[in-house]
Amino acid sequence: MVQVFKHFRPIAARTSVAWFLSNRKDGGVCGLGAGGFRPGSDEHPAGLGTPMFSPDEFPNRFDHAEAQSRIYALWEEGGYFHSEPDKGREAFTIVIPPPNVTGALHLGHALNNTLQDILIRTRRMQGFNALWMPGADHAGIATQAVVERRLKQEENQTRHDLGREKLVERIWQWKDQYEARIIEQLKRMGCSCDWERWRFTLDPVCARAVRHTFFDLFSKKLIYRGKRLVNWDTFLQTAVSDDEVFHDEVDGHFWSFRYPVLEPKSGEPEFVVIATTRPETMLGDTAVAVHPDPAAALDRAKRELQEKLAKAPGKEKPDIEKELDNIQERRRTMLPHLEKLCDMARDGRQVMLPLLDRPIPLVADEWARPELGSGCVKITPAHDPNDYEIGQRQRLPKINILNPDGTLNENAGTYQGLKVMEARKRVVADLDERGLLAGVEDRKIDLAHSDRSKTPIEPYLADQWFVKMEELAQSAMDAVTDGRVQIFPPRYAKGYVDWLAEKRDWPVGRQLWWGHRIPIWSQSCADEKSLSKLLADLENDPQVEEGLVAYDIERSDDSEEAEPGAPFATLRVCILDENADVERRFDSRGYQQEEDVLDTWFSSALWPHSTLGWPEKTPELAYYYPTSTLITSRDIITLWVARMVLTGLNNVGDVPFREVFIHPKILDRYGETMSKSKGNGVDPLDVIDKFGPDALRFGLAYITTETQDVRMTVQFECPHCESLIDQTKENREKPRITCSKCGKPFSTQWAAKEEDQALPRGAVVSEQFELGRNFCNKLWNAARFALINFGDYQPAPVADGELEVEDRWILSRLATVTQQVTDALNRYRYADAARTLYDFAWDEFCSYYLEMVKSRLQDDAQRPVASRILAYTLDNLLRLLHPITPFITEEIWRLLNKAAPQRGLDEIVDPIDDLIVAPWPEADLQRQDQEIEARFARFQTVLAAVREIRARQNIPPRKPIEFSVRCEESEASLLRPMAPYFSSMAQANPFALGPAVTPPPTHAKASLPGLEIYVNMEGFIDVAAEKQKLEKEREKIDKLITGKEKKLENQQFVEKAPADVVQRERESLAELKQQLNSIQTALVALSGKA
RNA sequence: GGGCGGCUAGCUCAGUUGGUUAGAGCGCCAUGCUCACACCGUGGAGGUCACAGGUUCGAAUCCUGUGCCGCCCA
Repeated sequence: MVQVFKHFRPIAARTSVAWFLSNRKDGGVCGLGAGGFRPGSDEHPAGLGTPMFSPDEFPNRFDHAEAQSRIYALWEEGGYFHSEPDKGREAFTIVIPPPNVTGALHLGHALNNTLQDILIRTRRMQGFNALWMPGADHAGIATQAVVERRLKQEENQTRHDLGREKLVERIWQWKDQYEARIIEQLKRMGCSCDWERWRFTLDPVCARAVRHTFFDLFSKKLIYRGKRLVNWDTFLQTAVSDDEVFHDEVDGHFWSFRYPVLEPKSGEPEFVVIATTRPETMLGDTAVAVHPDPAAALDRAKRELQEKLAKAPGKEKPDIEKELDNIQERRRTMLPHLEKLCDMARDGRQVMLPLLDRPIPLVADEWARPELGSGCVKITPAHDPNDYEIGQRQRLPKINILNPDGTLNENAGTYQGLKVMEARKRVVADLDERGLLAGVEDRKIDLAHSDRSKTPIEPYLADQWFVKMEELAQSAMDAVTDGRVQIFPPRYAKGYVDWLAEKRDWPVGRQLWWGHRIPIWSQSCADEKSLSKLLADLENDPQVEEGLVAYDIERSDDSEEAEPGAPFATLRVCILDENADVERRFDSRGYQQEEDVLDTWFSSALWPHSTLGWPEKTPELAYYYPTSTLITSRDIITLWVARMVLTGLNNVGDVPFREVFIHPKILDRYGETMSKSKGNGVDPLDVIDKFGPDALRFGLAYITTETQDVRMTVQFECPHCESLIDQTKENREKPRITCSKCGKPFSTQWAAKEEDQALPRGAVVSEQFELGRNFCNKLWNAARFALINFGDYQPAPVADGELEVEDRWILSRLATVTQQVTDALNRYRYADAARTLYDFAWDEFCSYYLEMVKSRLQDDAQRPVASRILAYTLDNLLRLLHPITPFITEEIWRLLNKAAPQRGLDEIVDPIDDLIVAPWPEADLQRQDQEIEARFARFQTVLAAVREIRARQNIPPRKPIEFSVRCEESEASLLRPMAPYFSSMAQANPFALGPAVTPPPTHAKASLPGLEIYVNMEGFIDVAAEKQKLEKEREKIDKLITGKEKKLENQQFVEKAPADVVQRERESLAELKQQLNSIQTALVALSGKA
């Protein structure tokens, strides 16, 4: 059922947007509306001493629940998601891989759509005319199956009870529900789709594209009808594609039967023995096969085994030897028999199919394996894919013994009407009774099941519609091999090309009611005369003349697969556009419309151009096609990506997209895919409720690396105490769970009993999103700090001379980070982008820059410049983060616009109201400063060493300490200006720096390459702690020295390694020796104090 | 059977062309509610980089093979 979301109210939220909207051009009334944060004053610049943002009023948490609908509405009302063709601007387009309306979106969709949104938001900010085309897929079989299953469960009715029209109506209702839910989910994730352009694969625009494509392929003779073995779902009574089949091992048997040889000559066997796991299929047998050259086949098997034996590890050898013995034995005992049978096959001899008493030929075919079983194999072309091939090869009849509902048909003789399993029992019993059962063994059988109905698949011979793939597939292969379509990561191109290279014809018909009905009307004729009459009608038909109707004749005499009793000819008419008049005219002439619908992929394959209005020559098609990028998951490369390329080339004459990015899959802790049926599915909305949309997005981007699928920890969240309970394979299937923290029970998705359903529901989430939430919190509070201190912010250009060390450092880092993030996003390296920003924001901007700027913000003289740099850096950081965490950055942006509206370094820029359309930052490479970064790194190292000494000596945090550093004068001059920061960040005062420094009598020390740090510990040193640390340090450095000495003693290394590497090693060794020396001295000194 | 990917700290994962002492988050230990943030700060412990060979002065990184896990295709 569709859930009502408590936070997302796009329309109702209108009032709470008032503050922002009214604030665009003028001051307006200040305040964020219901639940939102309201700054103290809207006047700016505020009088000194009346800060716009006071710490008391500024919440120290970002209320994502309150903000998300308000901010989303702001974007929508700004019209930022909408794109119109504009020849003056460059387009950037992505089409959503349409989620299907079978159910709600899961975490995999959340990942897919987050990545698309990050990309489209980045490009929008970069100035492209960005279009994200959204929509949904009707998923014919999946959706119909879900609705049918519910119909059965809730009303105990089948689709036939309801009828086609009623059932389709029900499915539309289902679709409406889930489509609405999907849209809500996407919106809550923050997706910036152009909602005005929403499409559905069954809507009139897409339907028209489907008909035009079908008509075109039909006219080009690329569509044909043929009998093929399909995966038949006897429950849903439709063919399902290979992709909709899963394999499961079940316990079964392997029966051996004797088939009597017809009129055996002397010396010939009276029986041939065959074996099967599906005895009932023998009713459809049309031959028994034996290998044409059993001796050669045995020799080959022997040779292969010998090769295997030579390479096999010891423990596998006995098994292989056993197999070899077996072959040897067979050669001796069975070969003559098999050769005899082979001769008989060549002689055209027959065996009698028991039970039905039908003579069937003995054939020689390489499919029979002399090294296995009896060496003979029964052939059932209509019910086994391999046998089908043999049937084609040997020109055997194909006898279908099944009805569509899985019962046996008239070809099964007395077994007609029985279900498969029943028939199986009876066939075995009857053969046994006749003494023809030669043996039974237990065996594990790999059985195909329909993913849709979860029932076993029957291979079934059915009439199907096919698209010829030869040329179409080749065109799609070429597009990738010549680089018109680029796939990232590139290794996926191989699978794509290999799959297409098989050029297997595409079966496009489905025996369903939900979908695009195949636009074919057909009529069979009994003889040449009636055919001529129908043809004459067609030739005179105005629609045919105009090219709006195409037709095709199938004559039974030129069809290889014609069955006895087939009509003389069949005339098929394809009608281009949906047109009731034309259709009625053909109806009245005795034509019948095809019942089947098209495979869903047929319509989704057209998605990139059908959504843009094809076959109309729309401005959209001209402007946005080919689209820029498709972002999808790898399981869909063949089914969808490949077919989109070939239909795009066929219909529009160009590829559908320039680039394809394949992202990882989301798995649970056990490496299993998430799914509702396992109970391990995480609902993005649960994650959003708990952690917020930005945390969801950031968390997903953070783990999107190139090769690694993502293992998500999965937890239940206790609705009583909010603690997280790890999901296990055991508890994930339970209807109720007792919280291990608070002891109270809660329900899960499985709750069926009333008492369970009455319990509060535990959400299924993943603690891995804490990373994103914590990051957002950090960002929020960093911004809070800045804003609180912007009380008297005055914009002005900043001259280089006004910059402090930390300013130059952060600007240098910002330039590099801007470059790295831009580059990472260009190359679909989402994790790199997220990690770079995380590290920069947290470890550099917060941990260092903010800490260092604190004291300057307290100082009236220094505040103006410090504020300007701070505002500028925050501004850039928000822009860079916006595509990944759009909500929180938009919120902070608007607050920043109030507190420090005009920002910039060289030039002051007027504020952009909405971050979503703020220009993407350009890396200011002039600001990169290696010297400053090196100095800063030195400062950080010393600071860390001092802090470590504080910690190991257990010095109370507030207690100030003094330290000195012995180092080169050049180092000292770098560190000297940093003195105030040692004091503010480590309560430590450097009282002496330079080469002449001597350690105080009692000290704790840290020894770094080129630096000796002494903390004065007069009167309170912990000798034991100090000794322990130094001993450990000595051990470590000892090891390093040994390693390096060895390396440098190695003549080869010194000669062959690059000079700079050798030099570096030498210097490093010298420094290490010095460190060791100093540590030893210190240890000697300490031993006197113990 | 063929192809692709993975195996790095207790857990989830980074590690771009081989080159100083292999990193992060969570968890753990210690400590601190210092006026942005306890969804936090500071410090610490924790790794034979799956295994075996090889190439190289030098391998988590390149090559070969093995094992286990996953996915795709037969």
